[in-house]
Amino acid sequence: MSSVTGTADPATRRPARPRADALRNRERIVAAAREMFVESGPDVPFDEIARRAGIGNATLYRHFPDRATLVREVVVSVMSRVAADAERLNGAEDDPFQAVRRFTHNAAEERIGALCPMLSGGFDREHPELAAVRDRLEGAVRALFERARSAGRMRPDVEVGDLLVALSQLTRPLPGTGCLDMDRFVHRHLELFLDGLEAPGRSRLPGTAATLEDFRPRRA
Amino acid sequence: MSSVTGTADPATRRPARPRADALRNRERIVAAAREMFVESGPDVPFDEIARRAGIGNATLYRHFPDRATLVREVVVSVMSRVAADAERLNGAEDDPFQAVRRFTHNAAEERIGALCPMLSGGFDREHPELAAVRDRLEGAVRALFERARSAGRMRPDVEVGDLLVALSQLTRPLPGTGCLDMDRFVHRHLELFLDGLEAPGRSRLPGTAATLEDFRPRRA
Amino acid sequence: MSSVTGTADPATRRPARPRADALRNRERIVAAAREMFVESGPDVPFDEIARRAGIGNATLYRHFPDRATLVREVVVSVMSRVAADAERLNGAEDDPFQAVRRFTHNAAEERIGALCPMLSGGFDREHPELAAVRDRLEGAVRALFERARSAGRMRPDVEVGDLLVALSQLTRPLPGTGCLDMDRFVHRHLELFLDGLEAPGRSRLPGTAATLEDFRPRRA
Amino acid sequence: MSSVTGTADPATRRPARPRADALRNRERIVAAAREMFVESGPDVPFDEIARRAGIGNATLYRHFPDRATLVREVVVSVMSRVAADAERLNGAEDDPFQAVRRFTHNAAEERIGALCPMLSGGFDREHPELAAVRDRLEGAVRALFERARSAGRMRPDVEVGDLLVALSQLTRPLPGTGCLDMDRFVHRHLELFLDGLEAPGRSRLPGTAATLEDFRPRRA
DNA sequence: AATGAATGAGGCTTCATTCAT
DNA sequence: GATGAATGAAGCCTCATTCAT
Repeated sequence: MSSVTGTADPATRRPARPRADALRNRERIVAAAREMFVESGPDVPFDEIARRAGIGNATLYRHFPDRATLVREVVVSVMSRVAADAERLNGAEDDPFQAVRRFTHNAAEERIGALCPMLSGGFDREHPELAAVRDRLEGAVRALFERARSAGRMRPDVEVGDLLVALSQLTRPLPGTGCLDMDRFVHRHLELFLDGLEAPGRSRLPGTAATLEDFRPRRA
Repeated sequence: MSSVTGTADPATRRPARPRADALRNRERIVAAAREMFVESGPDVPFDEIARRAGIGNATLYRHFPDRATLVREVVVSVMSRVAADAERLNGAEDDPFQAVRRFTHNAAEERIGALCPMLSGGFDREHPELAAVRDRLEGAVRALFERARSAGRMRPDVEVGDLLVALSQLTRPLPGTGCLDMDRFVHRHLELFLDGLEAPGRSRLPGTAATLEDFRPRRA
Repeated sequence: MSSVTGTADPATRRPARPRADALRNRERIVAAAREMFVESGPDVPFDEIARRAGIGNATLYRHFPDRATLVREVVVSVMSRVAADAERLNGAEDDPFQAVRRFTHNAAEERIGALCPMLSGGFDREHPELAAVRDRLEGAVRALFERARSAGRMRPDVEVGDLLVALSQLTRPLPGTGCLDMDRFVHRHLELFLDGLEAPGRSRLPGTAATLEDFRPRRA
Repeated sequence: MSSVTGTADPATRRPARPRADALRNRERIVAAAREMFVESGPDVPFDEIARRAGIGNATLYRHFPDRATLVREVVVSVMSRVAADAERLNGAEDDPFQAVRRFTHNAAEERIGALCPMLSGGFDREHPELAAVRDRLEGAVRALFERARSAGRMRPDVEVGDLLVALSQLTRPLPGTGCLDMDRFVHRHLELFLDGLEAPGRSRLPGTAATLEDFRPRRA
């Protein structure tokens, strides 16, 4: 009886199996949080997230003891989907630069730029779970990148991080609208940027190539 | 009687000439506000802005009765400088596309993207003062744009607004860092985007050309 | 499941039954607020009311989201008691004018005049709850009045509202004392006024008879 | 030259003669203060009084170093007028009770009840200037009273203070209206009260006779 | 496990009062 | 003497977080 109700296993002190309703609640919370973060920024009151999720506020705290934890869960879930798509494209797309294009526009649809405002404040960028998904994403995109470079389709002085940083910036919600007008600007401007990425024989770019390290905390 | 500085006009009850120290304070406030908005986002406590400016909090309220007014003043002052630079370049630069490049990188140095997060909330995008400087900026940049287009140096399917929107997005402060690492990314990514803008003979872009209208409140 | 106390109705998200401690707090707040309004006027700091009630300030806001709501609750509770007393006297007192006297002095003990200063400001005099108790009070006092009039004990040129307005005025807290010295003035002056009400064969009064409408917002 | 500009007499250190504009300002301030106290209660911001008077706020402080001083000046000026009227009626009116009636209605027109809310807070009820005008008023009204009593027109168990307290209460501004509707209620209710005062052969009143002492600070 | 209630810290804003011109 | 500007203390209100049911 104890194994189905979610009580702790006396040996490990970890729940043998989470209760079904708890799991459902957890998912509802993450979904609601993502929506509200995108719509209203990273400062939405916790109580509002709870209300949108249809649960009490204390339940939210049971699942996510602080704001940083909830934010991290949302970020990880989005980055996971983006990484999975990059991995899929690595095997599925013949044209190497076209794979990069596909990845970029797909990631835009995941509203990856909307995550940026969440990463401020007390957010721990070195949390293991986050580091893991970042590495996974980096690996997948790097593979796409190198395939295009080997085919001579990628300007030689750009790097993986350049794409990811610019992608984040260009998909950030426009102020006042509350959301990004994907159809009018985002794909359009990403396309312009990709054209610049591909452009062969251009003079060297200023600055240093961005890398995924740049998502790490700043150094002096 | 009328020549004494600081005398009030009895009819309007407004000072004939603002006091010197009040003017100095006002400028200090705007400068401090701009710094703190860029560093810490649009929600910095009013009291902190006052402390940074070296004045009491109530003095800040005397000059700017609400947050929207202060934000507007900061926005207008930045946009004015950017517009002035565009006008200057219209007469000063020989190579038409090079003028567009110059404008873009100069505007980046003014951290124009840092203004974006301020424009949310109760901000009135139709305030006359703001509309005026927006029109002025639009005119100046459009002139730069058309000169480059006439010279056959500008991809035909892009518009003024495309540049301004992308410029705003690519110069937004990166999360967590508090400021944008201009030397590493911004100029680099702007350059990539500009290469895309110039790129001749490209296929048509998705979406519609952005215009400065897109800074207006969204329509249904 | 449905029988458990405190369970929320999933449809309405409102508690099926309010918690016992919350109810106790609510009552404490209303009592404390009434005391402080009477003692210190309608502008007493919210935090002081909370302290007097022995709760945190935010708890007060949970129960009464703004000052007007709290004031209304206090007013309604006092008017309800006064109305109930008038209804009781309608059946209990033999001498018709004596019933009016009893009502008047009882209402004075409820410090009805102390409510007056609360009714200013953002107070909504047309709120349904307030209108309901006003109508109830009007009905009960009018019955008392008419009984006295039918018995030839009431001066013919006075009306219900005259009594209520004068009652309110004569029981207002005297300035500086913080409270009305009931034993010294109030009952004494009410008695004088009642003598004037009863006085037969007097000449017509100036002005128009006051009615309960006069508690409504003023008209042009 | 020094005597006309308002500079101090070196011997007494008191201004030889106040400047004409200073006097005019002082009067404007008292008039504006009275209006605003009546209209908006005793808590009107000092700056608003200054604006209504058409002067700067610091000028107001020069004339009245704190709120209590300004309030006292207003109170004294009203009470002086009322006292003067009582003195005038002592010699001018033949019918002794009619003189009391006249005094009462005249005092109502001076909105004496509107002063009540001012007397709270830090107001010093023992200030010499206030005590003087209070004594003067008391004397004048007592004379009116005794004349009526001697003529057998005044109920024997009432006192001067009863009239003054009730007069203050019945002329207080009604809540929400911002001002008292003199024509509808005040004179009417005063008349009822006066009828009660005159009413002969009534039973003894409850309580003790009020006296002007009751305007003094409360005793334990 | 889930919930509604309670709480105190902190930002916002006003205003009496003082200061500099 | 008169003025507009400056100031800090205090009230209002929200919200992240904890508690009791």
